[in-house]
Amino acid sequence: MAKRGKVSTESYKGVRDFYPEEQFLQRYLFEHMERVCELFGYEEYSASILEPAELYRSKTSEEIVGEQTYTFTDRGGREVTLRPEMTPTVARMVAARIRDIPLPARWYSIPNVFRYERPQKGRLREHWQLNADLFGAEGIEADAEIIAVAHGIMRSLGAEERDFEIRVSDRRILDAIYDSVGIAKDFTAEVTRLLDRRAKIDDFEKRLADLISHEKKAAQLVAEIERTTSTAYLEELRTQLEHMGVRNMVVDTTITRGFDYYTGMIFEVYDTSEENKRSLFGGGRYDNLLELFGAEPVPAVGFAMGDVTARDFLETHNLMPSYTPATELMIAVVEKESAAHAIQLAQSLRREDVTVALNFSGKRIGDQIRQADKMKIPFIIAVGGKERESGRYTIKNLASGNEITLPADRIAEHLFSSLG
RNA sequence: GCGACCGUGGUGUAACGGUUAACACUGGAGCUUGUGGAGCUCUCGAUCAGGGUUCGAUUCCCUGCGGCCGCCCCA
Repeated sequence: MAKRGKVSTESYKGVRDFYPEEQFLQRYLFEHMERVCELFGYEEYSASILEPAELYRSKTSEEIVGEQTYTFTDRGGREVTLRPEMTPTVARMVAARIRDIPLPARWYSIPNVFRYERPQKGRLREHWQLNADLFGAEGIEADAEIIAVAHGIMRSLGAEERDFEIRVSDRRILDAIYDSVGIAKDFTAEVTRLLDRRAKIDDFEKRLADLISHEKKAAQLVAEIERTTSTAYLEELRTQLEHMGVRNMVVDTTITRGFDYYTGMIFEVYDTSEENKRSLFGGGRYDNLLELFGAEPVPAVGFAMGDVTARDFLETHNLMPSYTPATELMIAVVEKESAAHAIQLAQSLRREDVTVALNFSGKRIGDQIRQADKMKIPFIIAVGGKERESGRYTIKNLASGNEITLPADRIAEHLFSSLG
């Protein structure tokens, strides 16, 4: 390699490297998400991280595409964006084949998405998020199901119902209030966004009044929102969820969700712990989004759950799984002459579905054991002259120090029964 | 995009503007040629980058880069 200045070992700003222990956790999260989605009949889909920039221009403002996304021009002069979220992509995919897809369709994916923003805790430039969506069903059952999926994932990650809370509201409440108070359609999106940040803003009422330039209406609006504590729909939703074993839903009409495209039920999952009291993820119903692609209206409801906040949640609640490598067994080669025999043993165990790492480093057995232990490999077998002659192998359990000596054809069976 | 704080081996820390940048852990080698976690010995390894002030900068100043936090924005 040509000698140049040293290349930095740091990863790109705002993105992460996943070393084996971190990748283990990533896979743990993904496998639980996948499993629960599939238990509810959701099918996995995927798509490229590259999208035409136009996909996001049509839905949001020009500024957001330019400043908050990774957008560039390719060699053919096309404007390309690294997807900042998955919903437009999945809406595009469903719209493209709307005549062929049997509805209702249940789809999920765990894509990485990119945002060009200043990184801070819980917000990086790249993260992964589960997207689960249900297309072509508009009933309350669909709303309840999507919440039950979210709930099921939290439970499968080890969370108790008291550890989190599902706050639910309905965009139609806001729409009705805007209507009755008389907020012009041009302002509703901005008012909603302001309401979303309400808890964080000191001079909320003043800013609201400024925005709609009408003090009386602002006060009336706030009063209406505070007066509306629930609706028949939300109460029925709660009942349905309780029948499904979901008992930590609360109605909270102050939640709004930032996006404009929601049209009905919206929800946010909150961490209830003191240290990490915040919104973990959320979703809702968006019945009009597919019309963007000229498709007939398709009702849709879904949610997105990010890996960064999920990790924070597991840490806060002591739910982190301990690292276990995929490798079940290390075979230590005692001396050169035994290498061929060890390789054959490894191959025959692999045929029996045992994951085996062969250590042909030539180091002392003690060092090989220490290395296996450091790598958290649960078992080790040393192969040397004794084993070659006897055909019997001593399996050492690194955690307990226990040993058992068996012939080759009984090793796999022993490992599987010990590993459970 | 704006603001605060921070930046010393792989990790965690130390060094009034003044010797050869210290210590612990980790890594490597050995004491120990077939069985680990201990101990001892040896050893590799750092001042984020560039500029400025100064006889002298890890230390002070500026710019950039990075981290973290808040704002903006929000899946």
